[in-house]
Amino acid sequence: MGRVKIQMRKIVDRQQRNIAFAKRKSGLLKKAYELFILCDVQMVLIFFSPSGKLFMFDTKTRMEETIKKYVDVPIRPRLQVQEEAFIRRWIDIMRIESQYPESIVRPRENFGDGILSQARSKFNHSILSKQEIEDEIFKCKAEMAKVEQQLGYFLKHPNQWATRDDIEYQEKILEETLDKVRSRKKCLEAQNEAFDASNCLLQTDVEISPSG
Amino acid sequence: MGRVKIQMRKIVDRQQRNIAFAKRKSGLLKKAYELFILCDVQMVLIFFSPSGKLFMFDTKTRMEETIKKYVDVPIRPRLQVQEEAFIRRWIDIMRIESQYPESIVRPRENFGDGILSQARSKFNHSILSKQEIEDEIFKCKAEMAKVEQQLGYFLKHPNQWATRDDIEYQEKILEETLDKVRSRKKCLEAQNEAFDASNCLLQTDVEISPSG
DNA sequence: AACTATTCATAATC
DNA sequence: TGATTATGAATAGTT
Repeated sequence: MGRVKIQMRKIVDRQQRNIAFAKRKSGLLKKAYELFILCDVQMVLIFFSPSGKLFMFDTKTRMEETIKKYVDVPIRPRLQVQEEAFIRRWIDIMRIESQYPESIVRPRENFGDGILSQARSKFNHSILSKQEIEDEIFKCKAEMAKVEQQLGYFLKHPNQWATRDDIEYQEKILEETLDKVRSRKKCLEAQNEAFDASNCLLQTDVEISPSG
Repeated sequence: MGRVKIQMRKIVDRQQRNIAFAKRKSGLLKKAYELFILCDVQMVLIFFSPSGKLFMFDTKTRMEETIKKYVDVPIRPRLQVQEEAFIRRWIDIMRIESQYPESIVRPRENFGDGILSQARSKFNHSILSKQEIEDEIFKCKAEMAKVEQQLGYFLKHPNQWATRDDIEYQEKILEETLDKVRSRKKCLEAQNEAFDASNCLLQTDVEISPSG
């Protein structure tokens, strides 16, 4: 929506990127606001500028309400919810990380931009099959499940534990979590002893952010 | 952006609202995606359709990372971060809830739509002063602080406790929390005994949702 | 920070 | 429900 069509990739020039951010930031917030007003949509939007400044929009006074509602959605349905945007993101990350030339990813059509509007061929030109993408999503999201299960309990009554039932439930969960932590600790200690001299790093921290 | 310009208020006809949601949902996700790609922006976006279906977009595999980053922003700076969108929202809620006729809220200009582009008179036509709005924001957000303090620890290492230091820290936090829970339990039990016969409910659950 | 030529999003319609 | 079209909106490049 400007003088020319721009390619959907990170703007390399830092100043240009800041300008684009400033413009699009307002646009995104406005769109969020309009969806909230027009369709009475509950929403939370959090993002950070390239320089790390926080921006947000939420339709509840306490965004925890919305987060909690998200957490309460059963895992299974949630996995199917990622929508085109998630698929797009994944495809782009794959493209960036694999450093495939664009021509391979979109052999003929304007794939990257058209995926939403041209719903007919959503995955035809991707280097990943739909199944592969969904598997990857599942893998990532399944990993989330355990966390969220725990998180949910803490989000449920953020300020107070009101009733005795709640307290006892909370107590139970905490004890279980503590057990898990202690098991994990033991496991790590055992590993540590075994591999102590071999200088073997077991940490796997996959960072998918394309940022420098 | 269509055949005609629409008023920025809730679409009353349910079917029309669903149609608008379906269209704008994709638009919002696309805009979020584009900001992510073009400007390398870390983001989480969660919203629910009028029928309660979940939609989301996040740029990290685990959205907790972004939530945690948000939580880590000190309260004070965060209060100034709400941006135009928050003010807009507040003004609209005020207008809707107070049932002021639109002419009072925007006596001459196209205020509701112009607040972003016409930055010069951001608050001149509001029924709330800037100070009042900021006070209200502060009140709401201050309430969040305690919660977030607790939440932060659990969000910090959601999926795994990778190192021994992490584990021990986690263990310590959990033990402390468990202590708190048990204290609270004792307190509740004591109260329970004291007020057992008086049938006195202590729970207060304030719901502020403006939705029908 | 404002402008304007374009592309993009979407309300109405089919 | 999904595709098309006419129009309003967002924004890339310019000043």
